[in-house]
Amino acid sequence: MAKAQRRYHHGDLRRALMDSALAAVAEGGVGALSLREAARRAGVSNAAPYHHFEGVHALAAALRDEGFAGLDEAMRQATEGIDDPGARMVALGRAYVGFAVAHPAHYRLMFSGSPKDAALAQASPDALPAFGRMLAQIRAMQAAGLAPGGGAAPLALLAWTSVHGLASLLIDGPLRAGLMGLEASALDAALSKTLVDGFAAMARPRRPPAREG
Amino acid sequence: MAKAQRRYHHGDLRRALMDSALAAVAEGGVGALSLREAARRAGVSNAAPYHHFEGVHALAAALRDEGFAGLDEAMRQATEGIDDPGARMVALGRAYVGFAVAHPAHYRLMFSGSPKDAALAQASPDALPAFGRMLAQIRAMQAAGLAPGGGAAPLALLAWTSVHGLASLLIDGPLRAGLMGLEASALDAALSKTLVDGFAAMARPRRPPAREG
DNA sequence: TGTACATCAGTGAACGCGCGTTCACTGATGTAC
DNA sequence: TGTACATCAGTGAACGCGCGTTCACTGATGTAC
Repeated sequence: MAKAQRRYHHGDLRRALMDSALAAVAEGGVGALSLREAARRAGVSNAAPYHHFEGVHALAAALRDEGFAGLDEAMRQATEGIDDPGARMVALGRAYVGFAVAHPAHYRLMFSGSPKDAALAQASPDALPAFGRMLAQIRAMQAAGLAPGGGAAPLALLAWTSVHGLASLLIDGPLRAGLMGLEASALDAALSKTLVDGFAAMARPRRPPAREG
Repeated sequence: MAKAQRRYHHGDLRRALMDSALAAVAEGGVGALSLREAARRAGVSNAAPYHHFEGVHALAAALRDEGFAGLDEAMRQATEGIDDPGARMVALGRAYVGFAVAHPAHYRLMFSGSPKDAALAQASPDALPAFGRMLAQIRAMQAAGLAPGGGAAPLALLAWTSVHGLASLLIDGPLRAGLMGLEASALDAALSKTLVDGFAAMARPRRPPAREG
């Protein structure tokens, strides 16, 4: 009757191992990913995980897959019900950074390809859905006159690298403590707005720059 | 007389160990950093490195310091002799990405802070010179009417996160193989140009967006 | 409803590995005189 | 110029650790009849 009564069979050890591994990665970085540590945190023996994952690489792959799916879903949800193309773009960017900050372990694993790891090279195209959403949104902005015409790819690349860069710097880099006193949510709002303003400005017809004096 | 004659004393083992470590990180990612591996590649015994580094953390710190200094120097050189503020900004961005792609091991180490590693948290502010250069450049563009007035920080943040994001994606992420057939140098040129165009456009006086139909 | 049995999901011990680090040591170098 | 000696920069062996993985095993579960 006790709620967390320890049974011989765990119930959902696979899920528990994934959560344990994420906790380890959140605390210690990608290098802290290990089957033994996950088993330890889940309260099972060293060998137990092998009934759920072929090995440590399979665990990493499962977490990456989950991360990519979660990011895509977060971006989908964030734009739901928003019509204005500029507002949609801002929502997309904020959802991207928001996901990374809320799920740093997933995010680290998604983009932590050691060059040796061939499995990751294969998984990499999975990152493209996020880019694809941004590309589509750029096209929508172009159609609405909110982004300059021509190739959408450079603009989408700018958007993607911006949010990815901010996410990385917030999770692992010097922005962990904030920049000049700004919090993460203020930073991604400022960045997304600057992006959208920039695109909109580029879409307007050319005028000579305003000079003073 | 043979050029690479093996002597008992190495000559510059400290430098050799750093180069060996960088090669290991370039091949195997940050996780491949180890004193034993560096010693092995340099052709010395396990214990030899301890005459040059207090431990593996000291080696990592030395490489990070070298990386931050190299990045700063690359950005300084890239803008030397360029007067046009927009061109300077493009040069700054390209130098940043160019350094990262040319020195992926350094770059990885510079931004690979495992949360546990207190030493890195201290080193993090060292990243700020790059941001500082961009901030100063934004101000120069504002003075020249090539960027919108107001706070320079959001624009500099956009520039920094963009180039950092592109660098990360090129080194470890899905852009390793290029995006849509574009090479790294084409990508950073496109990104830097888009950034500068965007800033310039934002600096122009507002006009209603051009609509067709 | 009861029972034999197959299957599943754990255990615990063991293996070999690479790592960081320490130790007593020794060969090479350079300096005082 | 030669020699005694201090110091420096290596060696090789050893330690304990955590890791991935395998193995024979056993307790728990569920199903056929």
